[in-house]
Amino acid sequence: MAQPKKAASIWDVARLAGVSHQTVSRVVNGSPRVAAATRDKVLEAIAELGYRPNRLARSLAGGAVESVTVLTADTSLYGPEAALRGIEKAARSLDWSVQISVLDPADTHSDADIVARLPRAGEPTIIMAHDEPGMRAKQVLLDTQPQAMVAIGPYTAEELAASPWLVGMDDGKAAAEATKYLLDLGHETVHHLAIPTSTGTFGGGKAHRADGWARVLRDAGREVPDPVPSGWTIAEAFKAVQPLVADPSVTAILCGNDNLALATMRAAHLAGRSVPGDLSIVGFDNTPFSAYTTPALTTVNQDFESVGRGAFELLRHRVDGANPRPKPSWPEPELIVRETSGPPRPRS
Amino acid sequence: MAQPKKAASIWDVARLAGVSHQTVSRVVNGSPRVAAATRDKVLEAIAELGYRPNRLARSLAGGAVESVTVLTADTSLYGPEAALRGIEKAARSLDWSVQISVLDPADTHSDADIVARLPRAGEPTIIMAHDEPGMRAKQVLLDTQPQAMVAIGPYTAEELAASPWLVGMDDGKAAAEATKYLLDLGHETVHHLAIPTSTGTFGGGKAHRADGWARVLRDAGREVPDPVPSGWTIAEAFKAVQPLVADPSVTAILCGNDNLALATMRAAHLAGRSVPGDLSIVGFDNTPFSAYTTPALTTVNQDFESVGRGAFELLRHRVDGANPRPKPSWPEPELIVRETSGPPRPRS
DNA sequence: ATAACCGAAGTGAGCGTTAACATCACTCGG
DNA sequence: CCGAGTGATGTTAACGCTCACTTCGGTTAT
Repeated sequence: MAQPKKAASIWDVARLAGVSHQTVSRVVNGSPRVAAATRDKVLEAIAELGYRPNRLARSLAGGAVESVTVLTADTSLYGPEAALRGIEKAARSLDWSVQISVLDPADTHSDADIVARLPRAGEPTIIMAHDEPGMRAKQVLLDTQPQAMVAIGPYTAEELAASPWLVGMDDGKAAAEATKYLLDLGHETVHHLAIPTSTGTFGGGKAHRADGWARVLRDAGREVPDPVPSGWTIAEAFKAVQPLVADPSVTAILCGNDNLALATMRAAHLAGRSVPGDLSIVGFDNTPFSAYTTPALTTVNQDFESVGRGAFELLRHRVDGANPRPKPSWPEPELIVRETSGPPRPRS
Repeated sequence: MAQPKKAASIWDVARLAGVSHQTVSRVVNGSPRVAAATRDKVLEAIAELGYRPNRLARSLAGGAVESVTVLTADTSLYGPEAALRGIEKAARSLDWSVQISVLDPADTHSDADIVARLPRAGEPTIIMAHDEPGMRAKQVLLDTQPQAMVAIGPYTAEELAASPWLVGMDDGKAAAEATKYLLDLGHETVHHLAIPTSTGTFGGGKAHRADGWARVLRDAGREVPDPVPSGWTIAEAFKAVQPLVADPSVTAILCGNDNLALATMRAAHLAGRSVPGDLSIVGFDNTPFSAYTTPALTTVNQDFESVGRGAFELLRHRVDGANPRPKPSWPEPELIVRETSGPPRPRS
C-alpha cells in the first residue's frame, strides 16, 4: 500500500503538470496570478502525487515564520497546561506549528543550553515565566532575541502595559481580593500556603500571590504570619501544611493554587478539623476538579487559556510587526465562592 | 545589546576562522577528522559570533531526523499529558524537538487536514489513540506513512507484540482486576461509568476498560448492567452518573478514570450516599489528586510517562532502524486500594 | 626512491521552497 | 499598426546545512 519511495516535491508536481516549479508554488500559496486552467492541472498533479509542502524548506527559503516554541517548566500544572492549550489553539488556527520544550529544574542548564533548544536562531518563543527556571529562560531569551519572545507571568496592569514582551494577569490583586474576602468573613488573620517563588524571595513582585495577600493584611493592620512555602506537588504541600492545620488558632488559609488547597483539605480532615467550620480554605486557579471536591473549593478563577492566546497574538505582532499590538482581552481573575470558606467559629 | 543583524551562519564562522564551511560542520558535529588547532579556532569563532546551528536546514539537507510530532485530542487529560511528558523527556535527552498538535473534535477535519499538520512528509509521529479523533488519525497515518508513526492506546499483550507500531497497556486486564476486587468484596454486581469509546461501541477492543469489566461479570455469572456513557469532563460525568447514585441497589461503580470517579463521589455525596459505606467507587489512572481526595480514591495506577518514553523509543527504532526493537519496559497497571471501596452493607 | 596510503581540509551538488527578476504573448490606445 | 501595458509563466539565486567527492602534503612500505 505505502510506497517506500521518497515523498513528492514541488518539482515532481511541476513535471507532471507540465509547468515550472514556481507555478506550483504559486498555486499552493494561492497566488491570484495563475490561470484557472493551469491551476486545475497543478491541483490534479498534487492530488495524484499526494504532494504535501515541506515546512522546513519553506521556512528556510524565507517564507513567513510559522512556528512557535513554548518553554515551560511544568506541563502537569493546570496553569501552564491551559495556557499551552490556548497557544496551540491560536497557533493552529493560523496554521503555525507548536514546539514544546520542558525546562526541567533537575538538569541544571546553562544559558547556552536553553538557547540551544530553539530550532533556529530567532525562533519565536513563548516562555512560561511563573517559576525560577522560567524566569531564567526569560532573561536568557531577552538577552538573545528580545524581538522574538514573549513571557507569560504574574504582572500588574502597569507592568504589562509598560513592557512589550509581557503577558499575564495580576495575581497579587486577585490574592488581595481573596484575602479581603476572608477578613470580611471575620477571620482574625489569614495564613498563606505559598507556591514556589520565581525570585527566591517572597514579595519579589507586586503581582505575586503572596504579595497581594501580605499587602491586604498589612493594610488592615493585622498580623502577617510567615507564609508557609510549599513545592508544586500535592504531596509536598501535604507535608508543608501540617503545622498550619495542627494549629487551632489558624482559621483561614489562602493556598497558592488548587493543588495546595486540596492537600490542605486532606490534611485538615486527617487532623480532625472541619472545613469550613474550623478552617476556611481558599484555592487559586479554578482547576477543573475544584468544583467537585467535597466540600467544593472556594477559589480564584483564572482564564489561562485566553492568556495563552493573548501571548500568541502578541508574539505574532512582534515577529511580523504586521498587526497592531493586540490589547489584553481576557477576564480579570475572579473569586469564586463555594463551600470551603465561611466565618470563623465564634471564640469560646 | 541585541544585534538586529541576521544570525550567523556556518559560512560566517568559516570565514572568521579561516577555514571552509565543511570544516565548521565537522567541528559542530564532532567529527574526529579535525586537527585540534583547527577545532579550537573554529570553536572560538563560533563563540565570538554566537553561532547556533539551524535545525531546519540540517534536516532539510538530509541530516539525521531529529523531531517528533505528537497528535493528541486532549492535553488536559491526565493520561495523554503524562505520556506527552514522557515523550518530551526522552526526546530532549537525545536532543530531538517535540511538536504538538491537538486533534480538536470540534473542527471535524478531513484526512488531508490531519496529514497537513505534519511539518513535512515522513515526519516521525506519535498518536494518542485512546479516543475517536485519535483512532482516526492513527488510521490516516497508517495509510500515509506507516514507517514513521507509532500509536499509543489500550491493547492486549498479544496485540502489542503483533503490531510493530503499537505501544500501550492492557486496560481491559486492569479493569477486570478491579472488577474482580469489587466482586470479591461481596458486591452483587458492579456498575460502570464509561469514558467515551474509541470505536463508537462498547466492547470494540479486548483491552478496553469497559470490556474487561463486562468480561469479569459475565464470567462470574453476574448480571451485566448497561455501562453508563460519560464524556471526558468532570461536569459531563457528574450529569451522567446521577441515575446510578440515585439507585440504592447500586453498591459499586467502576469509573473509566479518576475524573469520572471524582464526579461520582461528589454526586454520591449530594445524593446522601456515603462512600464507601453505601457505595464503593473505583477510579482509573491514579491521577495525582486521587490520593488526596476525601475519602482517598481507590484506583488503578498507570505509568503513562513510561509508556510515552516507550513510544518514543519505538518510533526512533522504526525511523532510524538502527537500534533493535525496544521491548516494552513499563510496570503493569496495578490496583491501588485506598478509601473509597469496601464491602457492601449487609442486606437489611 | 617511488608507489600506495592516510589524515586534514576543501569543492560542489543537492535538500524543497520562496523572492526577485526576466520573458513572452497579448491587448489596447492613439 | 506600433509601443506601452498587463497578466501568466519561467529562470535564477538564495536559505543553511550535509553528503560524496576531490585535493594536498606527508608517511609508510617496498
